[in-house]
Amino acid sequence: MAEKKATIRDVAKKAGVSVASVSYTLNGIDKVSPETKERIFRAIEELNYKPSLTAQCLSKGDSKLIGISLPITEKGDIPGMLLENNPFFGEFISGVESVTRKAGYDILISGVETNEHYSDWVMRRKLDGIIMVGAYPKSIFEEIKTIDVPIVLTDTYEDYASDFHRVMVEDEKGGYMAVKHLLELGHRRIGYVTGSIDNSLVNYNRYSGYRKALLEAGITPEREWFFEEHVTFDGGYAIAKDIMEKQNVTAVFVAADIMAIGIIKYFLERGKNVPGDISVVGFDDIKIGQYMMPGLTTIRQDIIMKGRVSAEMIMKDIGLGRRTNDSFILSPSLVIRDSTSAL
Amino acid sequence: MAEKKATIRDVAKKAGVSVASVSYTLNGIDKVSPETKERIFRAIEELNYKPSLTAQCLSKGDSKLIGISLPITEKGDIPGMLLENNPFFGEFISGVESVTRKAGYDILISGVETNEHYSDWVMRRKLDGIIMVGAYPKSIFEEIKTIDVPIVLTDTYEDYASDFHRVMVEDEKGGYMAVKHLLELGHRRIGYVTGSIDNSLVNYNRYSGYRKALLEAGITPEREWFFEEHVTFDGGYAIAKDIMEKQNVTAVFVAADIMAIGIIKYFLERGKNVPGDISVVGFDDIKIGQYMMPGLTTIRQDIIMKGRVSAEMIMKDIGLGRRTNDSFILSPSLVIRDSTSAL
DNA sequence: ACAGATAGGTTAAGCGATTAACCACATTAA
DNA sequence: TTAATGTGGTTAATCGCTTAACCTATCTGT
Repeated sequence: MAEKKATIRDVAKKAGVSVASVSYTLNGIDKVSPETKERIFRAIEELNYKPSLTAQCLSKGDSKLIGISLPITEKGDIPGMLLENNPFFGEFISGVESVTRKAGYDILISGVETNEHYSDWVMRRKLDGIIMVGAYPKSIFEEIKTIDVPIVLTDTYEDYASDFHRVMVEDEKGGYMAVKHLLELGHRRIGYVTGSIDNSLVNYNRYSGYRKALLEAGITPEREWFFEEHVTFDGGYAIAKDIMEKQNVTAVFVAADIMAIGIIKYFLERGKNVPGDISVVGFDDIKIGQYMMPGLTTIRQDIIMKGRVSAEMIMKDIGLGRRTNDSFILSPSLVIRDSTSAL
Repeated sequence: MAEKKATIRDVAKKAGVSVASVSYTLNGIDKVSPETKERIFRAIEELNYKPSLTAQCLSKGDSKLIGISLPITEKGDIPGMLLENNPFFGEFISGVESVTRKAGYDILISGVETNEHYSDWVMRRKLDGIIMVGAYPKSIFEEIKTIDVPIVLTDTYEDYASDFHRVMVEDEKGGYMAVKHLLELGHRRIGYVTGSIDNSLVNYNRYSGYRKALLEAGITPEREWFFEEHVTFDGGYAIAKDIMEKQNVTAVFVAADIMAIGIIKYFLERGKNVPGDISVVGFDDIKIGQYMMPGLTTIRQDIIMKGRVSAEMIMKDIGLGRRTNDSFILSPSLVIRDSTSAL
């Protein structure tokens, strides 16, 4: 099994120079003559030497590691990351990875439990940046504010988030577009289905768009048109029972595709027709949406792009050597498929 | 912003002891009196000291990092990880994370490009273990064999994989069950849809099961019943055209749910009925399958469990201090939903 | 009463890099 | 001629922790 990994010392010895010279040539610092460089490179080649990232991290202070944190599912026997329940996260991560990888960074995925000290993780690992996906309790932000590391928050509107990079989508506009679409199809009694609206302004803003469109059409949204559940397939499926029983909406705007899919399932399974008996428009445009039957009409956000932009913001700060705080706001677009129809 | 992070030296000074004493108490080595321990803990508390994992890695030699590598999508403008195309991976990772997290390990996600040196990554990061999901070219295995680190391979039958931990599912049995089910429903001309069969014995073994069931029923599988495409929604959707045009099968066993979903979409979209016009049974039981309409009949493997077991194998080796090679073979089960029916 | 064990600590040498400071020699400028 | 500058290198401290080796004082058994 593996010969001992070569260290910079081995290289230096083999090339007959000091470790400093090896380090300088490796870091492109012009302090070494071409001939010596040549010898050093040959030694490196022969020993198959690769510098230890750990050692570099310790001496340079940067780990080449970007952390991505995902919310943990709040319920269930074995708590897992939301990654397990919503394809959204996989797509997002894939976007991040595509840019970090070619910049030489690796990504660390972690679920965040609200009771653990998030900043400890960041500091102990000396992460070069962190991307926090989704909503977290305020205390977490108080905590990370004190860490001197680039941070991007996705989908976080709360005021205390303005110290960080943010990438989001025009949620209100998205909600507005969704409902506008439904109104144009002749729907009047339109429901809003969402995850918790308390700890997520995202859901609230989508609601605002929903409300605005309704109001413009001279309709006052009623309390009974509002449905709240977990943002999972199961959550959508569960809340669909309510929706069906109450029978007071002809269409719903659902704040997440994944819930929308659960809802549709429930209806179809009970012999109802979608969009015949209920029109539904989702939000996100996760890949699966277009492969459903009916194809899911939804408000699209470019998830991969969201990941890429997040990663690029981190890279920018790393280049700058300090934390900045940009906002990148994606434009949503309406993708009309087959889960909505005229009343 | 952040006060400088406290080091073990600061703690030692504050507690009035040597750094060694601090280190010993922290590592539970019984060499420090209760009173001194008390002082040290108080200093730690006051300084909010957390040991640097980087430094620990350098001196102890283990990084508390587990790498998970995923195949990169072979096509597309912006290459991303398969994570982006198949919910399977998110579920798997979630399973891994649930055990590694409580063991104090973080996971590193990386796409693997065939042209890069995989072992370099592992060694430079000093990973404590790696989990390779899916199929890779043989050269990669030659390479990792020389690394002295726990390794688990999922879904890899090839002979050179026997040096490593493996976790898989009884693929042949799964294929057999799928086809048996179809046969019982009266189907005779049954197709097999798969990703590349060349570089994946998984797909081949599922095929064997398929073939075996057919042969037992006195049916010889024909060349035209075999369909090969990318393992993505799009791949399934694309190959469905062939299937529909040829019109020589009444049912298909599809080696991955994700392709099955694409196929169903294509048929339904063209006014065909599923399972009326074609019965389809998938493989995996990704979560979305049960929320489709029709619900996807499939061969279930417990993906989360697969992730958990993989992680536990790594943990076992780490505990042992050496690489071992177990095999864990999950039993598949048939989940009958609505995408199959009697002929 | 004395050797040997034990309890409780300290010192200092790594782990594998980076980098400021220093040095010797050859050029160049005044 | 002499001081300043540049070239190509080396030495050694440092990053933050672990741990073998060493030390001293007290305790134990005979």
